[in-house]
Amino acid sequence: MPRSPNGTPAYKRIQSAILKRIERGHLKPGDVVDSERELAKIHHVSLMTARHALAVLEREGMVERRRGAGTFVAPPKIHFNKLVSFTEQMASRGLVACSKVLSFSIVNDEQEVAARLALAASARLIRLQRLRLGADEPFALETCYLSAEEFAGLTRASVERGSLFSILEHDYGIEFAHTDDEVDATAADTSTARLLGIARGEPLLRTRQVIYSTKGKATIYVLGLYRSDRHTLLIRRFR
Amino acid sequence: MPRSPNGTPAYKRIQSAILKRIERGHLKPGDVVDSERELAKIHHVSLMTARHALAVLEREGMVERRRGAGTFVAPPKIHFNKLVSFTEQMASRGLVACSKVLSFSIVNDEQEVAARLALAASARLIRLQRLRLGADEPFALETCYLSAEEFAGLTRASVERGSLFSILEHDYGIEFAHTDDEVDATAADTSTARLLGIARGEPLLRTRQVIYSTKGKATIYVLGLYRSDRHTLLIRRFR
DNA sequence: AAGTGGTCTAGACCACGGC
DNA sequence: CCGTGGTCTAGACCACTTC
Repeated sequence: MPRSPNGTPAYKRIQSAILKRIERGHLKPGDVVDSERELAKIHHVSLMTARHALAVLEREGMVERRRGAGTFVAPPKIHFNKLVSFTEQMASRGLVACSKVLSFSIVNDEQEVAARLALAASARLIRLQRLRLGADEPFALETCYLSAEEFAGLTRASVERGSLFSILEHDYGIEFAHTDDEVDATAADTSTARLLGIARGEPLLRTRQVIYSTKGKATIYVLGLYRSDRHTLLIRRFR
Repeated sequence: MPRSPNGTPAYKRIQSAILKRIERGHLKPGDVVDSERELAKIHHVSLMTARHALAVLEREGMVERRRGAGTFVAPPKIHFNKLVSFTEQMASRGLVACSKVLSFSIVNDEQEVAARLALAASARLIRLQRLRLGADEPFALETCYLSAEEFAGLTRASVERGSLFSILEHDYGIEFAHTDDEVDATAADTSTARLLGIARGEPLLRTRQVIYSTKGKATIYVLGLYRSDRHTLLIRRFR
């Protein structure tokens, strides 16, 4: 039986086969997955290869392995700590996401923000302020900062058309990797309160995000103010 | 060369050897780690075993592997999303942590909390309310709930002596795995404000934590109210 | 006892990186 | 080119779970 060094690795083919059966509903959470030895026979690979396929699936949270018992389909995971765009967030809740651009401008006196993006203190920055709406209710006020030099082609019209995330991904070829968030609470000032339709002094969840690309570059800084009656943050932390 | 099936697995011994060299400063971030083949020779194991040692270290973020180049010590990580006790938190900032027990009682009418701990609605719960102080300044108000049945031996005196976390770990043999947090903002009510030394209506960061043991059991429910001028939450989220 | 995952061997060839 | 990590073989024994 020949190997196929140039094609898809065998262990990935085995994974795909298992994932297909899960997706199609043939395998449900808790069901036993073929054992290492069975997979080795079925796919004509050695035990180590079948084993590797299962080990990676376990690391990815798709299956659970119990010594002496077997390998089982893992219960579907709630995704904590995932970097998801606003548009994706709302869609997953079955709500219509929309956002209103309040301002789009170039600033060059935001030293604090520039520093967070590892730019010169006087760097020109695009400042995009948006009101986020879910189910037609104001929900959050987000102010994004990006390098004006790097994203020179970005216009108010383009961000009004589509999600900022997808524009950066598709038009600028940026892949997002992770964000570092600083979260605290603050009280709404007069203008924020008016925009969000709440009383001045109401508590807000404030996030200061630095969003990094896969190249490790700090790409976007976002200051978010969330109505605490409409928004909670879910976090899973590990020991 | 005999194997040692009953002792520490070979791949773990190899890991320890590498980690020791990192801890002692013999290996610094960016330094090359012995290659798979070198490790195999040094520790008299097969290539697969040496490889497994490095693969696990990579998954844990201790080293980076680059095909064709080698294995390198990873830069020290900032630990985001780590489950850390209050005492540990303060110690890591070089501050003296202390906490004052405000009340220690048994309640049985907290249906919401009981549900979160997967207990009967009328279950008897230990309710422990503590004021957290850092550098002698009030900082947070935390209310913990635990099963009164499971932790029957727990007394006010014991939690006044030491960290709740370490009591549960050492005296009850519980290992903590992760927490699910719900975070939002709220305004301080009169009594909370007085305890925290702030004005009524000031914004607070509110967390509702369910802390799980390694056995997957919801063990503690914690309601936390943090002065937002003294506390921010750091989160790293991934794509 | 039978079957499972966990560890391990002693090799092999491939694809990639840096010189 | 040589050394690196990535994939893979065809077995082996151990520790554990389930029956």
